[in-house]
Amino acid sequence: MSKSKAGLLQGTLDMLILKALSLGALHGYGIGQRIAQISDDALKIEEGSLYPGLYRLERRGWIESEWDLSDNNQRAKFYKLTRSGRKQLILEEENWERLAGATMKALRAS
Amino acid sequence: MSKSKAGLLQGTLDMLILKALSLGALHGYGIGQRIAQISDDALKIEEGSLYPGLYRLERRGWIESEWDLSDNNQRAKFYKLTRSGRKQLILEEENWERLAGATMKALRAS
DNA sequence: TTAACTCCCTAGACAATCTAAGTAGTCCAT
DNA sequence: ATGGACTACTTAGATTGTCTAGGGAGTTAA
Repeated sequence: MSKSKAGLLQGTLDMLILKALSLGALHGYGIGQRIAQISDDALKIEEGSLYPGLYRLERRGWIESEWDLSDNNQRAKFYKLTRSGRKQLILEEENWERLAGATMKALRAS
Repeated sequence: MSKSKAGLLQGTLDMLILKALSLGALHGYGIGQRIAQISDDALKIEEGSLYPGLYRLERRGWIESEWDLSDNNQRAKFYKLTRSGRKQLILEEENWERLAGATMKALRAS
């Protein structure tokens, strides 16, 4: 289709980032890896999507960041969920499941 | 979320239109109704999304149109799938299921 | 020393969907 | 016969999400 190269369904990035962080604080680069990992390498996020996504979520108060050192002794910005981010994740999951379920139902109609 | 009002998951409109038409030729207005119907009223497509979507699909050769009269004796543009539209529907369904499946898997990770 | 990998940043393009507006015909109830 | 709900199509413009494509700099291992 027009978006044959898309590595993600549109509108799911924020939710996936929140989900990744719900499993523990991480730096940006690691979030991309974790999302790949928990999706069996099916979902790949480009850095040009990931970092702007992180700024967006932080601006909205759903995640917070702090500079620290990574495992490799490199500077890295670690993100963690805020309380409102946890709530947001739940909302997004519910909404996603509702719409994805309806879409699947539609695809099965005959 | 930012898209709390969204009636659709982004990127699914083309597929849903093709799916609706795979069940039989229809005019634009009816396509919106059929999509609502086969999704148990969970998916609502605004006309400002639907009609531009139809022009897009026609431009790409996946659907064809013809003016005719509706049940109510009103002029209406009837659309039907082309052969390449049928192929496209299959591709989009496969891609959607792959990505939606991966997303669901990610959401269930712990 | 060079390649592969870790880590971050940003500008600009593109595409999808929505809001909001308009036109016009039909049907039905009052 | 009037007004309102519904059918049916069209289009402009805004918003937003994700991507492409570049940049920089540090680390590790061959």
